[in-house]
Amino acid sequence: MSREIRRTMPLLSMNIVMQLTELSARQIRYYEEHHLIEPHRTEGNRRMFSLNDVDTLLEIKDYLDQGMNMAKIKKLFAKKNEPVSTDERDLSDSELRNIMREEVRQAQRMQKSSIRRGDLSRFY
Amino acid sequence: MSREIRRTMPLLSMNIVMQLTELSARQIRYYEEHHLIEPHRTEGNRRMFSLNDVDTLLEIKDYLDQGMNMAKIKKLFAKKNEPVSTDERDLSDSELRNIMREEVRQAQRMQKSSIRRGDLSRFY
DNA sequence: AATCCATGTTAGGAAAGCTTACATGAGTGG
DNA sequence: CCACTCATGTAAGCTTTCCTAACATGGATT
Repeated sequence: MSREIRRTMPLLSMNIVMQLTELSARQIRYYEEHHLIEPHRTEGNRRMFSLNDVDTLLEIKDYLDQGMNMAKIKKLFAKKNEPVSTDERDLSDSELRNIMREEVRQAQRMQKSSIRRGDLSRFY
Repeated sequence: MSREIRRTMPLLSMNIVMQLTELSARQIRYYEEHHLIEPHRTEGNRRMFSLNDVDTLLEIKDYLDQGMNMAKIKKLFAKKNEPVSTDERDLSDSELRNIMREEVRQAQRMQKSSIRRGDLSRFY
């Protein structure tokens, strides 16, 4: 859970994500256009990526290498992020919305605020 | 050991390090001037910090908050990075130089090259 | 042959980072 | 109390990085 926060912390700039993924800026932006990732933005509108985003990008790259097209990849991700199947789900839509809103807030807080001494060790 | 590489991977830009540490750019550059950190540079001369650097900065901040001055902090770090005491060391200077050179190369490679799918999981 | 898709490329502009230089307020020593 | 030093702030001028928008293109698909 707090692990989830870490993975969603927007730490990385375009530059470094290009290096980590070996994708071009154009590609990365294109995948964002298709809502496969949704990087944060700085006040100045620059994209900031999380480790989650990098992971997703690597996954996309794999799929494309395998000859899959965007449409299929989109569906794949849609499935993955699908709410739990109806029989095991017990949250109302509004509850779900609350949870997601909270997650977003948390990520934003992480983006802005500092971390305490020692917290860093979680990253490696 | 490969852990060491991870911690030294220059992933973070000024912006985000300022946020993570709550230090000003001026402060961070000043500490670099005093050789307490030595961030990598992009081709375009921008600083790129590792998690190790952030750790060090947080440590510096702690010491300053405790009323220590730069001179003392420098000595502290010098002590910490001192080569192993003479009795337990068995590497010649040239061997040591080789090792350090290799470490630098490795870090640089990490900076430039991509990572394989799955490698990311090491980060969180 | 006409389209579509994923990506390249280019242009123009804005944000973020760099160095250098000077300013300043809190301590410190003479 | 004056002169200094130290850690930091701030400003100017410049370069790099990133942004969006638009058009170009080569390989599939129809």
